[in-house]
Amino acid sequence: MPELPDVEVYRRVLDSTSLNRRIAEVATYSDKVLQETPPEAFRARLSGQRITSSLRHGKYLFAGLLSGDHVGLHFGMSGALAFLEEGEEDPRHERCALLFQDGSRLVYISQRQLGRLFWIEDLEGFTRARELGPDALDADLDFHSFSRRLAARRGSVKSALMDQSVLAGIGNIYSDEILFQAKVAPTRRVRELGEGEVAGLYKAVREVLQQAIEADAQPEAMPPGFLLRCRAPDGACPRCGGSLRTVKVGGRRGYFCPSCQG
DNA sequence: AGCGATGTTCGCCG
DNA sequence: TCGGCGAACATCGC
Repeated sequence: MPELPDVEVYRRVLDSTSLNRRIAEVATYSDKVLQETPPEAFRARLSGQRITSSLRHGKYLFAGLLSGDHVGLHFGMSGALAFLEEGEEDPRHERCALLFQDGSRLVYISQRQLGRLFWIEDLEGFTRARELGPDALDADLDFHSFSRRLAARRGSVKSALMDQSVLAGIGNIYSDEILFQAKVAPTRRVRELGEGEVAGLYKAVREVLQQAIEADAQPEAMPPGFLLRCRAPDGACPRCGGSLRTVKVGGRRGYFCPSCQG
């Protein structure tokens, strides 16, 4: 379930389990998720290394190594990261594993193989090449720069929120949530939003993502007023109880409440 | 059996 | 040039 909050949870998993440990060996089970680096090279560069830092930018997780290089993890639509102790069973769709000396391992899972692992020597060049905008929770992203970045887009506000070059980290689920909390319909054009609405969106971006992280990105643990807990074809609005509607925006299905979101 | 799914990229079209 | 759209990727579950 990898949008910004999910990836932040994975970052914390990596941080609390794998930091400063020596990678004894690397197992790769899918050339597909490694398509940019030959598997032998990937294994060789990582073996014997130590993870010294973790960093998240939007939906990307980066593990900093002692050498100064980074491993980049992107989870696609169905990826996950898990730390397993020795003897714990391999999960399904395990595509790569960092094996530590005590038999524990950090496992990269990607069911549909839409996720990717990257070997990165120039982190800044990597994010530049992908045209990633600032992280949606970047402390330096003030309201002024948020509205300026948003205003550069002409299409629907949902597409703009999901555009990783505008802000990095928001996908289909959380763009719906942000729009719901800000009471803005997904199909509204960015150009026609009032200043108060843009301010509401800015606030909602912060609050929604922050609260989702606090809930460990688990829908059941999120506030009862969250739309994503009701995100189903027959779902009811958590605020007014009315029926939710869906609409196709930017090729994705968005859920919204037609009476709460003007 | 068919369709859609938390993402990204590409080609086509207006 | 921009944006919208559909397809493709691979797999699972409804």
